[in-house]
Amino acid sequence: MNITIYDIAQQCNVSIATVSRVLNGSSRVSEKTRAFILQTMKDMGYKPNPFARGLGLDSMKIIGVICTDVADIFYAHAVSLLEDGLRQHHFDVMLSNTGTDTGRNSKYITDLTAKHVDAIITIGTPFSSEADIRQLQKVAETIPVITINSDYHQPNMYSVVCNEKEGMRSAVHALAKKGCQSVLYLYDALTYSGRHKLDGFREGIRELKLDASAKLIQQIPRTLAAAEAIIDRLIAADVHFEAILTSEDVLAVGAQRAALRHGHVLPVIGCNNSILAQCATPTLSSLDNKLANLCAAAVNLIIQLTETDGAAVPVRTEFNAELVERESFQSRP
Amino acid sequence: MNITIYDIAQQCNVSIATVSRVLNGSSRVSEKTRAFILQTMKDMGYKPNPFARGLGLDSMKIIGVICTDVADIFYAHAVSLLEDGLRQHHFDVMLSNTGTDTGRNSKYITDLTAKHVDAIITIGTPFSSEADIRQLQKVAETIPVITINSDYHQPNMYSVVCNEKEGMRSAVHALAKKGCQSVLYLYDALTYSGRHKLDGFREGIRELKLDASAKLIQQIPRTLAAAEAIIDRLIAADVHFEAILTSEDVLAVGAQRAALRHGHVLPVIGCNNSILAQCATPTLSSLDNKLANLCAAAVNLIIQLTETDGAAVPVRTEFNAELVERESFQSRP
DNA sequence: TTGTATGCGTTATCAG
DNA sequence: CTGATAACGCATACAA
Repeated sequence: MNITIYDIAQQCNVSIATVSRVLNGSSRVSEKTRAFILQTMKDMGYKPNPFARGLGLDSMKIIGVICTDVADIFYAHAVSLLEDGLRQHHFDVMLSNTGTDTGRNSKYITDLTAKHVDAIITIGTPFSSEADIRQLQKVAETIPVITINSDYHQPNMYSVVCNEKEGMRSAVHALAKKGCQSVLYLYDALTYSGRHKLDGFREGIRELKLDASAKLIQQIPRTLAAAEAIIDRLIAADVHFEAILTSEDVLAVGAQRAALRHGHVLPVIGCNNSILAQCATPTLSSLDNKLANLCAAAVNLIIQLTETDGAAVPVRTEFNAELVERESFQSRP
Repeated sequence: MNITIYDIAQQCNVSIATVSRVLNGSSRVSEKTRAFILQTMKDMGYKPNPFARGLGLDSMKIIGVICTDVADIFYAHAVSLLEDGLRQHHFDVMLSNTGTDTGRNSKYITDLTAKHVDAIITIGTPFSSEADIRQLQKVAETIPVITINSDYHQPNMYSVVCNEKEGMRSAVHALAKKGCQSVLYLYDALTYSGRHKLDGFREGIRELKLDASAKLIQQIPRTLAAAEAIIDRLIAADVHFEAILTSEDVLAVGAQRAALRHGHVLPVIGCNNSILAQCATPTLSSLDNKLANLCAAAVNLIIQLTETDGAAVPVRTEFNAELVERESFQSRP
């Protein structure tokens, strides 16, 4: 079997207690024996058993990360950033894809807590039903729960968000300054993030007294095809718009392509500032929601909450979005 | 503290052994007591402690997944597929991003095995140096190691690959049939996959006696900008090519865009058949390397190797690539 | 079918 | 500074 602290204790003529002490770095051990023990640990190729360690400490330094779909470029980027940050603090990441939010996703929470993860980070809105949120809240009583781009306003939960409402609002202002009088808004879902973006859009429209026609706000699936289809349909129906704003880059890509096919050259702004925006022709402007900042903040919270006593950590951390202008922004309506 | 089998044993007036038995489903327990125990487990909200369980079974049903970068759309998709498949068999996924292959990535292997994962799946080529591979081989003596799109030809390692060589070869044939006499090939790295694609390209060129000029094979970074730059440079240098083939969709996107900017309308074929190919205008043809099949096969291997005795599992599983034709393929040189 | 007793590898609490 | 020894929660060989 594997080699244990008993083996190296015996080899060093000490008790397992002292071995355990040098293992945990802490406590008082004579420099001489510590060095000796460390050496023989290397020599014998000793590796502490994580399960036994977990039993004693009730922790295996694992963080559960939950999102609806890592295949989505945005979540993938977030997971990548979180993984990198957490690894630097010797945490491992256990990934959980819920798929679309069915309202009965609490099993993913249960699964993760059953593994006794040290904390949970959610990205986006994997949970929206009352039941799921209640479950998440219950978990939060035991371990830190950090939500990126969500805010359940529950005790013991920490929220890290980008102010996308303000971002969308400023995007509308930017378009207006270009001379656009009517802006089409395409969105996919009313998640926390989705709702705020829509609110920001509406606020911008209202403030500037732009065309507030209901037809200029359309909800569609998060796919290229859906975006192209809706543009085709609106143009066929003679709906007039002088710019397009979307809740997601992929929608902007499809919308711009369809519009161009109809000869409509107009400013298009996506959201998330993913590589998709750069793949389109012309390249798409996009609202950057500062994912790197969000993830870094989440990692910091984890560290604070698990390694220190986490007395004074912010319940809510907020960043500003930033409009990244590209070719699509040069287009005049 | 948490509630244990002792608690429910006491509540049911049985020994912890019987409780443990119903927990493991196995063994012979009277249907009556089993039902009773199961009920009180529910009532008391009992959750088995994974660390204790791990100590006894030396397994926590966790699979380590390693790739260079989940932020990359291709790896992200793979991770998503693996996670879904493994979850259905009650495995959790522990993610490891190595970043670029530095040749000294074995620490990621060590980290993962230190957590006693049940198996390791690598995607792409996170390890290429002698030392790293040796380390991986050593791990393979203990747990199953499955490599997707790599083949180290080591004992106890299982390889799942797509025959991209043949795929690239057939792509060249398809272009030739369109009348192209000279094909530009752009690639980013000579990973296992990268090498085979290049080999397939070369073979196709040779077979059909197409233009085999060295200038028609270019290695560049895996970025849009790099692809655009090389096209600009080649055209400036009067290098003649009638079609473009790339090792990665993102390169195809950039290359097509740059070519179009110069007024060159020609067939462009990417690889991986990611959403990037569909975001380009015109939409890009792409060599689909059947990631879903690869991942499903990997999951199957894991199940066979961990749950059965895994006596007769294939050491190498191979799928064929498929050329997906889109608008970019209609373009005539 | 059920119970007893021991092992799994660490951590932590006592004494010395 | 160091050594016994008791948890930690569960699995299991051996008895009954």
